[in-house]
Amino acid sequence: MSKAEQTRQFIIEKTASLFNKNGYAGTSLSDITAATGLTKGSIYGNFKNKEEVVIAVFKHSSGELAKKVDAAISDETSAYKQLIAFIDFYRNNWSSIFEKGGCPLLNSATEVDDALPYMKNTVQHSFVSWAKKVAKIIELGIENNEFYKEINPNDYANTFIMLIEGGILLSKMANKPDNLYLALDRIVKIINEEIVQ
Amino acid sequence: MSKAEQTRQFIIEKTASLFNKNGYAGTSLSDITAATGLTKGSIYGNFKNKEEVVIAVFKHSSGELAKKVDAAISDETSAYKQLIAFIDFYRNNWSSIFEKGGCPLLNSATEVDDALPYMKNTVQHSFVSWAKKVAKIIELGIENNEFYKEINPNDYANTFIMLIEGGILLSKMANKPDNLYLALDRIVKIINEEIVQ
DNA sequence: TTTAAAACATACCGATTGGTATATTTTTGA
DNA sequence: TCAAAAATATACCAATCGGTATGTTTTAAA
Repeated sequence: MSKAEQTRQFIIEKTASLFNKNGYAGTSLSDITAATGLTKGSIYGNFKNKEEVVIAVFKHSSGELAKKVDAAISDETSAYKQLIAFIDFYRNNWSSIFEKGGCPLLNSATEVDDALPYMKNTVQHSFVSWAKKVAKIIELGIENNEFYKEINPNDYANTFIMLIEGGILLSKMANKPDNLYLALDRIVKIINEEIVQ
Repeated sequence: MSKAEQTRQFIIEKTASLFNKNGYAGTSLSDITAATGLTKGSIYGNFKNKEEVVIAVFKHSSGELAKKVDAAISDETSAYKQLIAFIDFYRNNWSSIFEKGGCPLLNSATEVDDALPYMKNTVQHSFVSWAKKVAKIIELGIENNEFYKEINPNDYANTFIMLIEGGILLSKMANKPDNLYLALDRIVKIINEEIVQ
């Protein structure tokens, strides 16, 4: 990794929670130089403009989250266990997610949809990828005869994501995980009663 | 209503969708003067500062939404019909909500939680009021022997809100109501299978 | 070890930010 | 109708915004 690539990564990492907490419009370049200890010259030597930092940081944040979810799932063999591991990831990691400002997809989606057109496609794509990943686990379960073959994997994947994001939203506002747990319990109930044969 | 109160209201109404679409940090005072046709002097003659505009606009936006929901419910007599009317409100009005930038509670919550401490309590309170309102309908249903008396009204109220907000989030990103409909159908399923006797 | 190139810092730019003092207009009650 | 008060406009403020030209330092390959 070249020096420039190192610095780029360093800027992205130091800026990630800044953007996630204060938003893109709410984070200035001065905030970025303060958080990194670097100067504007250095930031603009590695990024064309603020937009490019925003996009890079979002891709990093959403990518890191996806990696961690994958890691939590990868050990499991059956589709059922993978789904439960997916749910348990949020049960076990909500506090570290909250400390970093919450779910970057949720936060970015609300800021981006009407205000930052250059980001909308990127965030949209993240949600689609996420849904596809969950749907694939369900499809695997159908192939393995773990799950009913009549169910719609995509619908269930999206239902789970809506419950998780809704749960994060309410729990973050209340400063306690109760509602997120309620959402996760609901997902488990759905898995057991409607998906698992 | 005095002239000042009229102007105050005028500013709030003209600024509401601006804030809801571009966020509080993303909306400048120039944006406000442009949207209202007024000058800074007039804005600051009616509001102490930008914070006060932000708070007033949020209270207006969330209040208007609450009023419309109440109106949709008020005609119904049974608790069951009230719940269905509540769900149908979103089924019928998603497009006008989306046009105004989406759910102001959702949008404000994500921007506010870490960045705008002076707003957090206000938004928190809105979510609590919302949950209480839905919970009260369920409590009414229990009293009327429409609903099972063993259920937890607050848990179901929060589950519905999480699904609605998650649905709005995903549907807004995808520019189509499919996932919101999926969430609403899920709520109806829960009502029919777990709440109604 | 030298040297060219890459990376970073300094110092600046015009535009815009939220906000205010003061002047002018419009309300409003007598 | 008139004058005091309230509301709105004008013109300004320092600070900060995103961004850049240019200088200095550091890196890395020869």
